[in-house]
Amino acid sequence: MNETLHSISAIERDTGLSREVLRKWELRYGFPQPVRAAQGERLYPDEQLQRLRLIRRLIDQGRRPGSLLRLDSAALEALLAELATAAPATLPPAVGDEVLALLTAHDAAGLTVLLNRTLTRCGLQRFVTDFIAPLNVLIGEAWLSGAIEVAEEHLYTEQLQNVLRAALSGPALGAGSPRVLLTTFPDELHSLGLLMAEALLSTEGAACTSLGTQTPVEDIIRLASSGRVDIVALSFSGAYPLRRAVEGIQRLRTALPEAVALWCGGAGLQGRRPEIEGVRQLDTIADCLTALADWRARAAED
Amino acid sequence: MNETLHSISAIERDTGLSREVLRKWELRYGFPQPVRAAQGERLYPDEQLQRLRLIRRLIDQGRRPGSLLRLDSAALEALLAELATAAPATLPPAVGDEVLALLTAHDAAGLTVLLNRTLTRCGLQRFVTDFIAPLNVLIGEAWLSGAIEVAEEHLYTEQLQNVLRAALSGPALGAGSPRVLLTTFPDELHSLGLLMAEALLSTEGAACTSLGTQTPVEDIIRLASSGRVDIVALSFSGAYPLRRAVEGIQRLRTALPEAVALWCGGAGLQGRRPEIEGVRQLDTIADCLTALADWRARAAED
DNA sequence: CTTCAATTTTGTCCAGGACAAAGGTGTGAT
DNA sequence: ATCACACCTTTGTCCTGGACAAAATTGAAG
Repeated sequence: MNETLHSISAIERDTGLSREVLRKWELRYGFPQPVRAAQGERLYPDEQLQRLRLIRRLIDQGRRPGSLLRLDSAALEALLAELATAAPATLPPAVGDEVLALLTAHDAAGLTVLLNRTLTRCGLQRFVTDFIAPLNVLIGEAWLSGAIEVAEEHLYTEQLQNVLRAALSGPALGAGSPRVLLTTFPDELHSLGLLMAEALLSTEGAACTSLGTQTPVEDIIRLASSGRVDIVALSFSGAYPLRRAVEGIQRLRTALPEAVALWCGGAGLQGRRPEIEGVRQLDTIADCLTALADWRARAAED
Repeated sequence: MNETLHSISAIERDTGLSREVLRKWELRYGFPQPVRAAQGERLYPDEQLQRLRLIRRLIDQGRRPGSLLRLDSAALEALLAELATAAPATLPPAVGDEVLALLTAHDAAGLTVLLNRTLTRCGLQRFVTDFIAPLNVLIGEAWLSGAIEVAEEHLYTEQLQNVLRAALSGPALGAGSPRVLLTTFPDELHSLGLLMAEALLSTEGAACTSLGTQTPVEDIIRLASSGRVDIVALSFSGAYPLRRAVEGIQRLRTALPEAVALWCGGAGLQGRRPEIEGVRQLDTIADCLTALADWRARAAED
């Protein structure tokens, strides 16, 4: 199950640590200590990948490799906990300003660099929950206040899509269970929420299939009833009328097989809580992860 | 001024060729042949960087390194020219059937694998012009004839976007000139054409900025008039009313600075040729490349 | 003309050594 | 005590040269 092994290039891509650094660390500090394939190629178990991600984050916090690499997992977790309490998951204002400055300067390349740097620095999950989620709010506010135009918002969306989709196309991300179908109702054009959910769920091993926006409810039902879907996830932006959302969700819920879970999230439902029987509401993007954990716990019972 | 020398990491970043490949080529084929710094570090002159870029492009076209690396710059340029005039290819029916089969089976993962395999096999340019372009037509026909549903078309679009955007986020793709702004008018939702154009133009070194779909004409004008854009490229799907397209294009053309080129393409304009003064029409997606070559030729005159 | 096996090409991986830039430490002067 | 400067340590990058597997090409047989 978690027997998956990663080549050194996979580790390089996932952690941002170059092959050469990985080899030197192994030589100098004895970690990571991958198993070897037939011809001596390094194969890193998941556990070591996780620990390397952790180390990477701590290094980015200003700590030095030499000390971190001699610690065991427990000590690293302790450091991480300390770090988590220090960082209250909100966006440093300077970062928000930097993004807005890049947008008003129409510097697409600069924005991509910033996004990618942040992604490799804090990992896909944190990137989505702690960076993109608050950033989206900021962008929305900036647009409302007239600080940026539609075009700049588009620019942001576009670059972010590039970065997220590239991250998603990594190797064997989300090849497991459950199988999640993501989409929006017709008239709902915003796809970023779907992409963020797909990213989060994929890192946790869910097999995501996104249909993008605007799928007719009949089509959703047909696909979800084929027996190859465990969860249907819908996203509603703030502009989507609550009444129409509730109506569609109810129709979908009754038409779907009972075994198929239905999750709904997005700004269009946030705050107001329709509470429909048999529908899981996701208040924040991070709720995807708890919902997934709950689904797995329940699935394990049966 | 052109005495600038580049370290091996700079070359890796600019060309996407790994250090290891660069060293092996030097060993095996005698090119590139960098000068050496005090401690033997490789330092590549600009000229070799240029030639490496060219080689990289030709490899992406499906040619093999062994033959290319033994050629001199003149022969390489000749190949590049020949490449621009290459015959338009059509899709083998078996491949189309395979794609349709995957779609009706809702096998997103299988489709992604197929797309990625084709991409790596024939390179980004050929992938777009010879594979995706005819495939899009096929998908469109399949939908019209009822062979596939909206959901399956969405599935196709989504997977293709993942693959194309991942390919685009490669290293230093499109960091040069000209600077192209890509988008669609409001009411135009189809983004695939933009993405394909962005992919093609980027491989040829254009600095593309896509705003995605539905940008207000005023915003396009504002951005394009900032002096940081050389070309504005618009896409119109078959569903877009011709009259509205022409109207918008004319308005845009008069409002844009004369120095900014305006390119328009997509099924919405194909066949009918409004022929607007000062507007370049792209009949096929591959026309992006010839238009780019023309633009560069004209730019070189001044 | 197709099919399958042999061969060549090509990218990736390995080990172990060297070195410079960045980070830390100690000493003396203000 | 604080600052500047010389010194040591840590750390990432670069080097050479060899091995091998996957992909592409070629050639032989059906």
